[in-house]
Amino acid sequence: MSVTNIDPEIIRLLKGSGARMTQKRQRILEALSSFDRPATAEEVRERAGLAPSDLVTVYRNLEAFQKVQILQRLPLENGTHLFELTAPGEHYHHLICRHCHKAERLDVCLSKSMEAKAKAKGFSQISHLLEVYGVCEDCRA
Amino acid sequence: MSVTNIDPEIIRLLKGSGARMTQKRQRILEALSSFDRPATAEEVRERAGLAPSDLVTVYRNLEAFQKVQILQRLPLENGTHLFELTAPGEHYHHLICRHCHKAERLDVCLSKSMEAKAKAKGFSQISHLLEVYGVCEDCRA
DNA sequence: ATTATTGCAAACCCTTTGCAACTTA
DNA sequence: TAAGTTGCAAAGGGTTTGCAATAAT
Repeated sequence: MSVTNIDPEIIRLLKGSGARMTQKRQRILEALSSFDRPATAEEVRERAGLAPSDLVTVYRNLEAFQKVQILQRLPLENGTHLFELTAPGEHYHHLICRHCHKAERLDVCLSKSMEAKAKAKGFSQISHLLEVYGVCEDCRA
Repeated sequence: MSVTNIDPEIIRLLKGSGARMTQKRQRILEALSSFDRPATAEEVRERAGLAPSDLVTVYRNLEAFQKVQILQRLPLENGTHLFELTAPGEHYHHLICRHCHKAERLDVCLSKSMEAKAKAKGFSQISHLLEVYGVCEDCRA
């Protein structure tokens, strides 16, 4: 029950940032890692076994996770977001189904070329977004 | 005053979709085309010389423009959006300053390879998002 | 003890919607 | 006159914030 399947490195990073390991935080982490696709905040809350009113806590934790770069936030076309645990410092790009949010990672990434180009133009604190959206076979009307 | 600098093709497309050319719509189009960068809905409203309460009208028009594919909506990292007129049916990718929204178009686009890959995986109605964010030289602290 | 986290409640803010009045074609 | 558009006012809905109570180190 209290045994976690969370990557120790993730726990180390969180503690290193001054964070404490609460039961809810642990549950949220476990919930996140149990998904095989990026999930909404609400889905995370539910899978973590938290009450609806705990959605705030979920958001606060997601923010904390993002700060230590173990979580990625993906924008959907409707203005909402999906969240996904990442290897520390990594980020991914996806092919995402607009309906069921099933997603698979794409093996493309522009980090190098893009960041170089952006830096050459005087930009700093560079990040980028690359996502492909569609409707998957199962969700096709 | 009533002379518009709007691409006739755009007007043709709008009319073809059943839209009517009202004064406000025209002003919104002109405002959009006057920007040298993607703009927020609020910025469009202001530049169009519309009252704050007309922001609704701006949004409704932006939606109409998007439908005929002469406008692109770009998500920012904070959950809001920028809007930009496009050549009919086209779309662009950008290097955008998080602070001033200054943007330049990137000469990369994944349409072909990505859409092919996505189709091969059974996806339909494919679209994609590719934006690079940073802080430009002028906005650097 | 000290500092982080949670709980509750409410605010935020961009964006959307309903419906009646008003234009455009 | 028929259909699209605007005005007004309000709701939506994901996300954030303030502050006191609580839990972790």
